[in-house]
Amino acid sequence: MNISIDIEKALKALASDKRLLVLSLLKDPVGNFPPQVDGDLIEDGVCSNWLTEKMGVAQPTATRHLKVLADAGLIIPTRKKGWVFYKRDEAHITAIKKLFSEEV
Amino acid sequence: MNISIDIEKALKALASDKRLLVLSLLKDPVGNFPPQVDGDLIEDGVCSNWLTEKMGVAQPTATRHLKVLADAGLIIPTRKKGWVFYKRDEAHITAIKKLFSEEV
DNA sequence: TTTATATATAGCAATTTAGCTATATGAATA
DNA sequence: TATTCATATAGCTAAATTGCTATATATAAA
Repeated sequence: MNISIDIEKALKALASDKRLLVLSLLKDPVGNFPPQVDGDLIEDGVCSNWLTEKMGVAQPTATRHLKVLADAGLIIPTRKKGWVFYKRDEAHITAIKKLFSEEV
Repeated sequence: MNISIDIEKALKALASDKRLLVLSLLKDPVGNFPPQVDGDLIEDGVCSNWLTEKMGVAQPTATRHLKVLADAGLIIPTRKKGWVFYKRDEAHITAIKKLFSEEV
């Protein structure tokens, strides 16, 4: 198995309005964000600049929020042409939901 | 409806090893705790003293952890003969799990 | 009513988190 | 290779969280 789950880490990552917003927006990239040229909204994810803008924080603060989500296995970063795109890690999120249902 | 759910508040309450431990232990009060005289383990819940001991923190610290869980609708306190007993609020927990599944 | 005891609150210190600005890194292009 | 521009890191402050001890409150029993 290559998915290892730390439920406490996931919950700490989720316990933030900014990060919950990011996960929510990433559920519908096409509906929530403008078209991109260098990365496919679905395949690669959403450019960190758009996410930073939606969060309403400075760039380094946004970077850290995104790192927390990525470290908890909730989103997947993809580097492409100098930008970083983020999409939900649905497999891991599903596993977390299952564990949450069972263990809490 | 008398159940109102704040998913962010619930996640913040859950994002703690001590509080996750309490919720976990309360799943099986009879298996995890000794018999009580003044409050029924199932009907009323577990005496805060036992929970304090399991958490391994001082009494006021435990009180605050339990308050965080109660404020988030995860546990229900019952006062009886000078003690406070806590049990899981299964209805609310179920609602939180549903919302978690849908919104995250 | 007084006393004893469980729980809650006050208040403090240490740690963690979240925000910022300034700057370093690193990859794409000229 | 040099430049440019997006992202990452460093380093700081403010706020929130967690732990403690001391003390207040409140309930049960004497």
